[in-house]
Amino acid sequence: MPELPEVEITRRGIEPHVRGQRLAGVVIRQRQLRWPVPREIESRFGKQVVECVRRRAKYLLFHTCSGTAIMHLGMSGSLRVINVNTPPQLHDHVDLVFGRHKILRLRDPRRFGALLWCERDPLEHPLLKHLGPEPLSETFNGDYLARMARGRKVAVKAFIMNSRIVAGVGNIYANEALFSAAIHPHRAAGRISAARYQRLADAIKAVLQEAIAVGGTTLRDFLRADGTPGYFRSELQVYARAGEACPRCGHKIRCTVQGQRSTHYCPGCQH
DNA sequence: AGAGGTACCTGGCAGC
DNA sequence: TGCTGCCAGGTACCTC
Repeated sequence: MPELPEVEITRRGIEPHVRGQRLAGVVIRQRQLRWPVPREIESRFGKQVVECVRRRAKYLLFHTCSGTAIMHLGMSGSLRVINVNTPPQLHDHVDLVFGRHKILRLRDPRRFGALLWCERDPLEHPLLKHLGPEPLSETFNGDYLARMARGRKVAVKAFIMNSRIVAGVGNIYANEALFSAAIHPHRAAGRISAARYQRLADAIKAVLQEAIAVGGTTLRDFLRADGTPGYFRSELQVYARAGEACPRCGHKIRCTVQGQRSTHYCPGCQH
């Protein structure tokens, strides 16, 4: 479910509720997520004060003075801030209990998410160590993309979805950014000019920023921490619009499958 | 090294 | 109504 904007929206939604708060415990109903939730989540993390919640790529980092809980929402994970008396529903796998009244509840039907404990610098954790730059940072730009793409034959869509190249660009926003930059998603990454990469980098930043500004994309079930949906769905230009007319040139939007992921583009104006 | 496929897991939906 | 098969927003890991 969540891409970078949805994870950032989640982070912003939960942080005011948990920053500076001491955990009164952690309840784990289902330990088998992508990897088993380690015991330290209860024995160590479950007693700490959460100093802040940061985001790196699509990972949420709950910083404490003795370590960091690393959370990933996978394809279907979501976090809600709720009252301690709210009964858990199916797929409500983990509760972070704060004080006497408040729970941060992780729901993840497909269990592709993760919750891990790290006592060293989390950015050096094997999962985070090799991530490319944050797309909204200054080190991510057209020059960087053009440099990394040199000689690569992989399709540009797979290239920008590679987390070692740039962190956190998922399927929806990859499709949208390529449309915005008028680049064909199947084009080989090494055969795109520096000028077009400048446009693509700008498009990735713009698409992500706009999505964050309106609360992310709610396709079927994404809700913010307060339970309200995001409104970027109505801004999508090509994703989930196969067969409709392209808003730029009027051609029919096409949907193909690329590396088992659906690719939406306009054959008229993306080249 | 780079590219491509597979695996993890469940729910929802289309089609029969 | 009920079954089957396919699809889904992610990404580590395997092989070629």
